[in-house]
Amino acid sequence: MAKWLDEEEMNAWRGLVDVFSDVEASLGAELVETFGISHGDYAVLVALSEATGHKRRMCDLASILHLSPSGLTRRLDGLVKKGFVAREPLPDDRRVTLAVLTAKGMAKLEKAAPLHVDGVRRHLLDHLSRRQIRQLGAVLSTVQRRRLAAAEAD
Amino acid sequence: MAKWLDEEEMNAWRGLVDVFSDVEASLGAELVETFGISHGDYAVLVALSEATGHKRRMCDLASILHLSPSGLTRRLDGLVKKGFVAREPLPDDRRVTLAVLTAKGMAKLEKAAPLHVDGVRRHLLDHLSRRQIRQLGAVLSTVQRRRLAAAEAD
DNA sequence: CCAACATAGTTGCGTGTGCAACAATTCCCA
DNA sequence: TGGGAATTGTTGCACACGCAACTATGTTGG
Repeated sequence: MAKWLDEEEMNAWRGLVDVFSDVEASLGAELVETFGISHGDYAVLVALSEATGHKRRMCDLASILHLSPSGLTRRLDGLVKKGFVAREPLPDDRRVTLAVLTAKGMAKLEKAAPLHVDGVRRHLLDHLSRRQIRQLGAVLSTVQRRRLAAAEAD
Repeated sequence: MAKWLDEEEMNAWRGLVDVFSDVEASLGAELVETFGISHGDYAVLVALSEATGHKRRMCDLASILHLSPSGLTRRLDGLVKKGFVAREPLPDDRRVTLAVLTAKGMAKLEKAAPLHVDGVRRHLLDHLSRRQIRQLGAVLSTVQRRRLAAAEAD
């Protein structure tokens, strides 16, 4: 080990860091400016909208969003206060709290989602050919697959 | 606009988000566990080590690290307290404060850097063929180039 | 020359997040 | 069946960060 990164390797790594950071920052700023909703809040609404019944257990939600339990609790507090999400107990297992997307939250998401998709295009996809988009997806999928396999074989 | 992302586009975008987040988290955790230094602190040491004289103006450093002025002030406070960096006035322009890498900071960096490089390999590059690394770097460089051009033409 | 403006850095304050400790509930097996 | 272990969510605390306001210093146009 301890061998330095050559130019090609550095391009790949620095590129990943810089492109992600810049695009993420641009998208987040647009979301806040136009809809007054943070990228984090938006992610919660998306995760709930994709669930059956528009509801998820807190722990599942935390896992999906890569948030700690306490982080999710506070984030949900904010969304509940804004009326976009409600808490609901689960009779089957009284340890569990379900986060439920409200009609107001769904309406908000339906307005914000097109802007976000448009932003992903403007900030990332529009700069690439279809062939490059396929390459990027394929390479990153490979990393995900092999990282997952490596994690399971630990 | 408002057209949804197709599967290839979603693969590219979600892949970028997920791979970066996971790799970044793994690298940060390793750095903290093994050297007791945060990814953010490490970035400061790297940025200073790459400068002539191992010193940079605060505002330049903030720009390089994508940090706000106040964020950099506090981060530097921590590094100064640990003895890895020192503040130094610039006689030519007394508004300016220079951040200087100390010998202790340089020693720390020289120990941590091989681990970090090794981590980038283990978590990212080792999962890819040389051809894929080239593709990834090329695609991301294209995005950076064209985003820069778009920003200048605003 | 000097008055407005620009630049560099710091501080107060609010927000977002993780960790550790905790309470409530469920699971499991001896 | 009973008690320890695991799971789920919340709260106290600490830390990192950005924004706005401020001070200090430099620049520039009338």
